[in-house]
Amino acid sequence: MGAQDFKYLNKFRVMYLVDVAVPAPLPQTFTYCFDREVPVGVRVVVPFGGQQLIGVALGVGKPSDGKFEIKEIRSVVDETPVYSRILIDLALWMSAYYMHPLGEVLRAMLPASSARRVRNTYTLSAKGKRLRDNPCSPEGALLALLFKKVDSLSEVVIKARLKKQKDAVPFRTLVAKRWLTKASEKTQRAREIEQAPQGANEGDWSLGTSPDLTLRQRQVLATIQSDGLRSPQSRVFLLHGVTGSGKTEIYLNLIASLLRTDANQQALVLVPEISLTPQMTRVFEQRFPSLVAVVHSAMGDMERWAQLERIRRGEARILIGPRSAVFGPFKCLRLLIVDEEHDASYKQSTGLMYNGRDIAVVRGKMEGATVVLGSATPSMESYHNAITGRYTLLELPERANSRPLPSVELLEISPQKRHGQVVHSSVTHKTEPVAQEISDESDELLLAPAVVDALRDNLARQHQSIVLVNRRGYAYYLFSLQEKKAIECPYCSISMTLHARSTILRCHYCDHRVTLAQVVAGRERETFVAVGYGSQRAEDLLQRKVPGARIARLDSDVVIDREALPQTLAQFRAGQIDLLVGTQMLAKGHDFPNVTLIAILEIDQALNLPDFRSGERTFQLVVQAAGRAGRADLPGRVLIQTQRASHPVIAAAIGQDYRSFAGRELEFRRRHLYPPFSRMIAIELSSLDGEEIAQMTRKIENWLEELARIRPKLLAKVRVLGPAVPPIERVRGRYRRSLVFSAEQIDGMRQVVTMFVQAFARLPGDVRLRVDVDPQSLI
DNA sequence: AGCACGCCGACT
DNA sequence: GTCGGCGTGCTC
Repeated sequence: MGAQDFKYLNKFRVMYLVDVAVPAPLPQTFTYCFDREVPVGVRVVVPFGGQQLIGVALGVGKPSDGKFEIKEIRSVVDETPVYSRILIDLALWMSAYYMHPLGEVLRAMLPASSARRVRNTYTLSAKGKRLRDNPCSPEGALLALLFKKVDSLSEVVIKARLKKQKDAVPFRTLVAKRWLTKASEKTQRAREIEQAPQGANEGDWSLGTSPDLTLRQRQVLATIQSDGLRSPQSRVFLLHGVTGSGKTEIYLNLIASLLRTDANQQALVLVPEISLTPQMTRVFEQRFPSLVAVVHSAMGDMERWAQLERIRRGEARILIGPRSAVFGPFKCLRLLIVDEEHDASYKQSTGLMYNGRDIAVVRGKMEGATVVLGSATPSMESYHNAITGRYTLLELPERANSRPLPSVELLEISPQKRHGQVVHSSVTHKTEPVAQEISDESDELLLAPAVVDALRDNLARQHQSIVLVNRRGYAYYLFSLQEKKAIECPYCSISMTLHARSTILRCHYCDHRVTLAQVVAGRERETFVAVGYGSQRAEDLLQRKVPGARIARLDSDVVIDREALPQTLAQFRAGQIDLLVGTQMLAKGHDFPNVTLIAILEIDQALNLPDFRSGERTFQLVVQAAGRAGRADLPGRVLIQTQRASHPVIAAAIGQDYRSFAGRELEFRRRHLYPPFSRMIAIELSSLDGEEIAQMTRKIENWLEELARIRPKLLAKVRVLGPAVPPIERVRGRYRRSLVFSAEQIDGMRQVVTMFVQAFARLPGDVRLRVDVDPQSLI
């Protein structure tokens, strides 16, 4: 910046034009001016439509064409850029890819304290204080009320308090009469950086001990070192290693060789949020003392900033964190590791719905760095990329320690006796399904006697057990006892969902509906069961069946409380709990040495989930669970209750045979054109008003028909599913509709979605629209 | 997304 | 008359 052309004269002052991305849901950037040059990547406070926002300077602004007025930047927040050139490029890429406003993307890259707006505060003037302490007018009364104890308040607090005082005098007169003075709070960031603790001196990382590597590990390591680290080009490796094959040791050795090479090079280690435990980070900290920075969600923004600052200054060389760590302010990022790359938690599910693993690959390319994706059960997307040669596939098929793979046993349970609503085949479209009361006896059959015995034995031996319950089955599906399979949608090969209390089955992919009567027609001899239950019930049942066991439950209901998860896990590790009941989260990453038994009660529920990824998720669940059980001196055992022992996914899972599973699964995906053989963009519409959303649905249908008519070629290669009613129609009081676009090539589809978003830019009432590129779940 | 501007009901 | 309800339209 700085060339004559880019300056302009404003009231006889020479001003520089600056292009600024502003955190507003608008596609464009905005031009401001400033009396100095503003470096790219620095945050600035700007006036924006009656408010003050914190935006990011992106370079030289375009001069006004006379249609808008160029306003002046109020202040510059950072002395040095907080966004590197690569982070800005990454933001531009993400903005285009995820169809999300640039300013919002940039904001999402920093910890939350990089506030969107500048907070205004009001402070009592000397005059105001006198009036407050001696209120002799309506204004004085209001002052006394608002500023009871303090002399200064933020605008937000004042607004909240004013709402309650309906009949008070107008607030603005207080300012007009100079009882109060308004001030913009200085952004916290600068102060926080000052206060960031200085890291300890560089330790001798070579002190950490490294166990001997197996031959296979050494080969894998050598390949990544020669083809990756020593190559200037970016390269992606998919490290497929069975649980216990020593993937972490590979990561540690890669980092060690990186640190040995050059004094500046840095590494990123992404881990699923759930496995980001002190035990896990300690491994890295012990091997590389004082060179590790860690961020996690339980941290306050202050601490997070401090950790990131150590990376920005180059003082820490390794950043460990969940998906958001992929935006770390590295000086020289050479290695990106994504552990458990298949994990669904890499996908952000609100706001900017990015996938941390995919961003790691993109950033790796931009940095010219090496990317290592590790998993015992790689995602179909990554595995497909590996076998088609885009990624390099590296395999660790054997366990590094002497610990044997646990035995996995299937227990076929008799569905006839299971609890659930039995829907007799005699129902007609007029009659309600016959619901059987859930009796205690049928309840007991939720647990096979063999599982109860095993749990009791394990308790007697003072070993610990984990019971996994698949609670995600909010969607009741209809299971035929004779066919031993759930009713599927004829167009999507996905289990259809029985709408609670209704007599209709529907597919949330294409919204195909059938009445119960239609399903039953011609199948009078079959009995159908509606299946689904919760983890709480399982806990109660276990309490009765395994007397004397100290039982705790961990599921998403419990974990809403931040403290509960680490606390319970710590108690479990300390042996204060014998039996832990919970959802999949327990199957991931944790290492509990004294756990020798894992029981999965309802694997079928995972399998029947109305999502094309249900097979993949089920396989992952079993393999990850098996990886948790036992250790060298305590052999592990996994018990799986199922009604479908012969199901290919289950069969592959008990053998922990990834390749056979992946082959079959990819074939299924190819046949139905599901990812990775297609790309998907999901759109969710929601409104508090059910009628309004119904009208929107009609408008969308009309729009799609219209598009098909005027641009037939464009729509020819794009499949449109919906707008459909999702299995959970109402979430947090909002009625929802989902629309899923899929296509073999993303470009044509992106064009359609762009047109869609433009056509529905202005939505009536409180209708909201969100775009999810590469959705992880369609539920 | 905010927020300001603008035109209608119940208060002083 | 005024305050403030929230409909729509713009933000460099």
